[in-house]
Amino acid sequence: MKIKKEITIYDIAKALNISPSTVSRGLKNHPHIRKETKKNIIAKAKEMGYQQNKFASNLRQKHTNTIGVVVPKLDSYFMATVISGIEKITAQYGYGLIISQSQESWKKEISCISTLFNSRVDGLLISLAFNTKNLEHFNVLLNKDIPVVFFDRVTDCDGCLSIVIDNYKAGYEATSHLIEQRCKRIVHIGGNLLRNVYSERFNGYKQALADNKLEFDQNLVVISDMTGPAGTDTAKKILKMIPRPDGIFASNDTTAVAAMVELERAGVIIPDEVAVVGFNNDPISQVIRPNLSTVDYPARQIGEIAATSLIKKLKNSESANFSTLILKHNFICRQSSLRIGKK
Amino acid sequence: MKIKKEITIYDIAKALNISPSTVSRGLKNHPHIRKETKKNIIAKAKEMGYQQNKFASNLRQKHTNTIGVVVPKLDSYFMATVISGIEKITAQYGYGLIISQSQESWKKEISCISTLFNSRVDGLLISLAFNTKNLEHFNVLLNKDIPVVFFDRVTDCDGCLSIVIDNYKAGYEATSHLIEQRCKRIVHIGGNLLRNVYSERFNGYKQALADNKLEFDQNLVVISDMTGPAGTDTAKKILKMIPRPDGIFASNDTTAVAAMVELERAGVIIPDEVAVVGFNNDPISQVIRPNLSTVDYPARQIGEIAATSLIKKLKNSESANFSTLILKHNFICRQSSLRIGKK
DNA sequence: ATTAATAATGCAACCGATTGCAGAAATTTT
DNA sequence: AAAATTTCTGCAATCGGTTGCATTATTAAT
Repeated sequence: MKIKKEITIYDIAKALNISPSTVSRGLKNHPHIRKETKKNIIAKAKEMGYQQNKFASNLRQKHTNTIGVVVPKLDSYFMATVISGIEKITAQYGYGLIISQSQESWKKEISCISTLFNSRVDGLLISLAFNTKNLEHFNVLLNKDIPVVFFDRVTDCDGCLSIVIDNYKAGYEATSHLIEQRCKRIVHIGGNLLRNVYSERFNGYKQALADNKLEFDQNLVVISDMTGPAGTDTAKKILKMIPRPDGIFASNDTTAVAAMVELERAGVIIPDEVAVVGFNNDPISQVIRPNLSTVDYPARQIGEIAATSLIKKLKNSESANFSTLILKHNFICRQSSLRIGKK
Repeated sequence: MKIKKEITIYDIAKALNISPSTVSRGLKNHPHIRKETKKNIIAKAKEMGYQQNKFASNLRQKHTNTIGVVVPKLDSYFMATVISGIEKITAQYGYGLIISQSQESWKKEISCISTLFNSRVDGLLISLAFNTKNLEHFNVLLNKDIPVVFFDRVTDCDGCLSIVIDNYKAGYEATSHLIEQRCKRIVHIGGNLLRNVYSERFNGYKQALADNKLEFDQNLVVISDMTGPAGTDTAKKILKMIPRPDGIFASNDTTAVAAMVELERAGVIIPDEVAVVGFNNDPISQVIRPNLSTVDYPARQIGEIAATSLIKKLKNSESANFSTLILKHNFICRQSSLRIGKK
């Protein structure tokens, strides 16, 4: 028979002829237990192959050492990197991670959170779906003082933390750069404006236009789902526009790259005819020719900081001396947008 | 005070003036409970905002409805896609997912598995780290009949399932294709040969050479960590080789692309001087110019099937009518390797 | 040596849902 | 109407670790 009986603290207690409570305390290094006794307990536990039963422990202690994560999509370089950062930290502190995807859907996000809540996660890390319109689904967590940390796609929420970059500034910089490169008609490809990342970048774009006396033209704004095909479609639209736009600021590299590919297919020369700037600094941006100018988004760091902040909140339930943490981003100028002073 | 007392079946029982066991049964639709009673119970539970306490339930039932996942690295397009596929299925069946990374290290893999075991996952999905040399760390799971499903980086393991593609054949096809394109000196960039994916692709490469009467040359084989920098380094080596190789078969797109970028930087024309084939069909392969020939690896499908198989095993503990499932791959010929019959 | 103070350990009641079995209630059969 | 079934409910033990409080062993103080 393969299945051996589960070893419990009772078995250890019996073997050592002491009480289960002493074993329990000994195992977790309780100060009231004599060093010698502890040593015996630990030795015996190892010898017998003891494994703590977390259910029993959790049932009593009311926490799970588990953190829930909800992301819109798992399969982007950006998110995978964020999660990698999160995992690094949580693993360090002995927390498990339960990861789920909202698939960019408000409805699915609600169900993810409900599931995580039922799994009794100690805290939540989340980046919002495209079309999430209110935060009612967070109330179950908040009512129980389960801390929530937002990252990337954040929102105002009492008592919650947000980890972001200055998207407004980044959008402003990217657009200003295109303007410096003498672009006059700049297309903006953005995502759902409900989300801070897209609305702020868009606002930065508008402000940069205004500050440079360029007229804002709603026809040059494309709101999309920010996938590759969306970039391709936008490129097709651009090809039909008269007069043709001479710059693109896309809110991620995926769409920017797809648009570039489509434009080049049509014979458009980048950056001379159309200059392009993306967002995120995905590896792909350094591969495409010409290399894509973009905004470096510190994905791994976002993940690490979000996780660290959450754990800090978990440890000393009263901390939260800040509500928003803004990380530094970095505009990276490459060939896709550089047409002045080119060698 | 925010924190409300937890509602338990005892509270519901009291409110309805029945016993907790009836409530428990009513809630899970036990056939012995009268319809009317059930209705009352469910209504009351909803009214009072009852949430099942999974610990208590798990403690009793000995399973967690949680599946553990160990991958070498989270932040590759391939893995993120696999995981996305896994998540889709597990979410459908109401399983939670605990994800961890081995960081390509055998040691870390051992610790991941131990952690997951302690979290009492019901089953495990894993893709092995580079340097894992034996499977002893799986014994804790296997001894308890906790099912394990390997995907991508698999191994022989009694009672376990493996989900893979035919890496040998894929390697053979890729290499044959290069030979058809009149390559005579083909470099192979592979990973640690302990892993099936790399050793089989390598064997396919060798066999293709042999079948075409090309001499195998150990100097043309580079075993690396399959990261971008490894591709760059390999390209540098290639540039120094005399006579210069005229083909590259890389075991992933990341190294292939990095190598291409480096070669082009040095003025080498692809595919005319060096033809390149990668592996995985990452999005990047369709962006780089010339487009990268590669092997389409059905990542999402691998994830979905791995998860489905595991859940099936979990449901009817006796099933496993197969030990290995080989999915179809697909060689995709693009411009990076096409130099015959070019338009 | 006796008492006071401190350090270790044990007792027993939890945490909340599950379940085998006994017993009650409702229904059918004789 | 009594007996035999069938359908529902409830009792109480169980899962395994935790923890407040009581108790005992040990050391320090008087």
